[in-house]
Amino acid sequence: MGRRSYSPSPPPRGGYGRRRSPSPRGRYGGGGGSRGRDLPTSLLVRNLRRDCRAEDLRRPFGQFGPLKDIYLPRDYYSGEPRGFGFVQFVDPADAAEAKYQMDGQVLQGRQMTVVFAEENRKKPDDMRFRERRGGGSRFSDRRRSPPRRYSRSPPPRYARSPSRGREYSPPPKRRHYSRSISPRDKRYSRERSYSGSPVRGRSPSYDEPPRSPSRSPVKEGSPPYSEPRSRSPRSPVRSPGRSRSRSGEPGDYYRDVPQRSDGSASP
DNA sequence: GTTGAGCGTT
Repeated sequence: MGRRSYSPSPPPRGGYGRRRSPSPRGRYGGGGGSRGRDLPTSLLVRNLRRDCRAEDLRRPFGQFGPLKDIYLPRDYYSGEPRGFGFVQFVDPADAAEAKYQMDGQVLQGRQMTVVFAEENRKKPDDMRFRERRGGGSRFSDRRRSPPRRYSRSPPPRYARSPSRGREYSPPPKRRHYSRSISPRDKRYSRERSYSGSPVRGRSPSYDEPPRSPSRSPVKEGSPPYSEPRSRSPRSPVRSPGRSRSRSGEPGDYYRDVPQRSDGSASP
């Protein structure tokens, strides 16, 4: 609680000692929130545990000041945490303090590295583009064949957190935002749910929503991208009249009727 | 207007 007097020592935007990103940009893209400001408010916390949650970061980081957001990126396809996260403060001074204090600290048995976020937030579109050209930029794990073109419909988050695909720390919703943050501040951001899915009265607890009773026949363990494309775009709806008389039409495409008998008939 | 597939993951 004791807010230590933080000396107004603005972090040298040239680098807080060590900058491992020789990006020609050399500019803090605003860290998300600054946007024009010189002082970044977003911190990149590296070397997090795989099972580290936003809540785990909120507490230690929240003591330096009100947090605006915490985000733990996860692999889009595998859904695994990537081991780092973003902590965005409301006040850049708090961010600087937090970075100074937390950098090198051990969280959950891991020494995390806290630096200022640099690049701007990445949009899904950019992400896709990057994957495409980046090629094996991630790992050389080509086995994970990237979904070249999945028209739309994002890959199912493979049974993980059906509620929210990403890890986001819902702050303790107080009855009234007396202090700390004013409600008028953009309606307190989007503390509800980014999915756009109206969580009607669904408390943001960790309780898991009941899965749809009608489960898809797809294997759960199967990766999302293993979805076999439709064999043939045969429309489910067909002429209501009479189907093609299959008296003796050998070349008909519908040979699915006679299921393979013992593996004898196989062209 | 935003952005939840956010860079610095082995």
